[in-house]
Amino acid sequence: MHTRRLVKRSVIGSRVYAPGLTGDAAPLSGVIQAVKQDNRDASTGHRRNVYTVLMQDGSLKEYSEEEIAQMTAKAPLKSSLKSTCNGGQRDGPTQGQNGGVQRGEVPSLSPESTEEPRVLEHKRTGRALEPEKDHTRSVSLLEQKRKVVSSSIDVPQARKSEEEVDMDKVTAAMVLTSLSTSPLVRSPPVKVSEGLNGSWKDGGFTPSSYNSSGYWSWSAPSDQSNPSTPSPPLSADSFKPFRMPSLGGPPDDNIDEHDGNSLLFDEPIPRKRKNSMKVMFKCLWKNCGKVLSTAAGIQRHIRTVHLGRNCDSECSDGEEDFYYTEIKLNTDSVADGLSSLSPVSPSVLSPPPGLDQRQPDGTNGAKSENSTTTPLSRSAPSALYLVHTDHAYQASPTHNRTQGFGEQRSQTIAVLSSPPRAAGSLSRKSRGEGKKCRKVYGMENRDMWCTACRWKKACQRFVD
DNA sequence: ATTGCCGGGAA
DNA sequence: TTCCCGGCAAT
Repeated sequence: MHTRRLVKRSVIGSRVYAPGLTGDAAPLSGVIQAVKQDNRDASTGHRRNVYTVLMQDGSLKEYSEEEIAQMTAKAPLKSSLKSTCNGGQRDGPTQGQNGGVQRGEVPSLSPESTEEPRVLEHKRTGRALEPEKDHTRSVSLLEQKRKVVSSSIDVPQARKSEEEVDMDKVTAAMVLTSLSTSPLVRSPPVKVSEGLNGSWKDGGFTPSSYNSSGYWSWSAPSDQSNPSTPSPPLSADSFKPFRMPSLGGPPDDNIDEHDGNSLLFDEPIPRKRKNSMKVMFKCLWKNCGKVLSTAAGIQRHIRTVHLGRNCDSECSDGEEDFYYTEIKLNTDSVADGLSSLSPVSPSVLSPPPGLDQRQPDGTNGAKSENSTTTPLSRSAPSALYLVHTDHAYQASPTHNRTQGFGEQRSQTIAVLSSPPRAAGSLSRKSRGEGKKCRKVYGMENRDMWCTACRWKKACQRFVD
């Protein structure tokens, strides 16, 4: 059963070649758009699949499983992947080493039209050296990734048909996700993952972080190995150390849970976008926040990932529409990076003034919030830990002020790099220089103070 | 002397 | 958790 399902998913989006389809000898290629199941042999439990293929010429045709198999088998190099898929699926548990893997992934990637595969292709091509077949490449990449994963996780490959399946799901999900986010956020990541440390997680992970935007460059001792990217990924250097504590062990940490994305980070992200204004589509599903560049993509994402439908948009009832929203970003590295990190309203995505301006001088932790009057321009505490500190403090419940973006941002940062405040200044923060509630409102208006001030705590309203 | 706010503690 | 405040440290 599982196998069946997998098959379905895996095949969709695959390209097949149909030599004689149209009657002439010229091979026609098409992309599998959908798979239907025919329960004719219900008695035997055997089902036959009917594949809907979008032909090169734009026509739609249906082929039986056998036909598809043949098509793929005969197909030239390009289709090698597909054939693998098909072959693999049938083998069931015994399938070859990676048959399973591929199957799961390919399909999920390009369930719909050719458009999607294309994206993928692009991305990969960006970094890939050899001009192989797109699909093939993507598959192999995935495959590689998978290997890495399993190796780091120590998963016995041979036995686990069952596990394999799960793996596929996961991978598929990863791919999906990565697909969605990568364009925006992760240009840098790619390299990191590959070159620096073998750990895909690390690499991928980093990028997603706000750091990648390059705003922290000042702090990183960095040898950021990412010359090509405009925004240097903080990656390895600055990033790693911080996370370590939490990891305590192998690189294959438990990824950041706040978002499944982390999983996919290893995905190669090709290049960075330059357009300044971009419309994106964000998944509103709880805890998802995936952002895709195309409506179709987001719909597919929702359909497959959240609604659990593997079918094409055809069978969609439009429900997906309720789960995503369109957002406009004026892209710049910052916005990009952030968008993926946290689900924030696009309107806030503009470059955060405060962050990059902070300088290591002071000491008090200021939280960068955009409280209306905050004089961020002034020099302030060094970004990283300070932010973190503050944020931590803010964690305390009361807070009506909107701190959407800034807050999330700082949070992210905190996660990424959380040098114990102790490290820096042992004792208390140095006195803040900005105005404080007391100063601004005076004792008479104590009730106008921010709660922190009222409690004789670090002011939350006028942060330095 | 003032001011900011940490560290504690009471409610 | 919320609210206070003693008391230290920076101004």
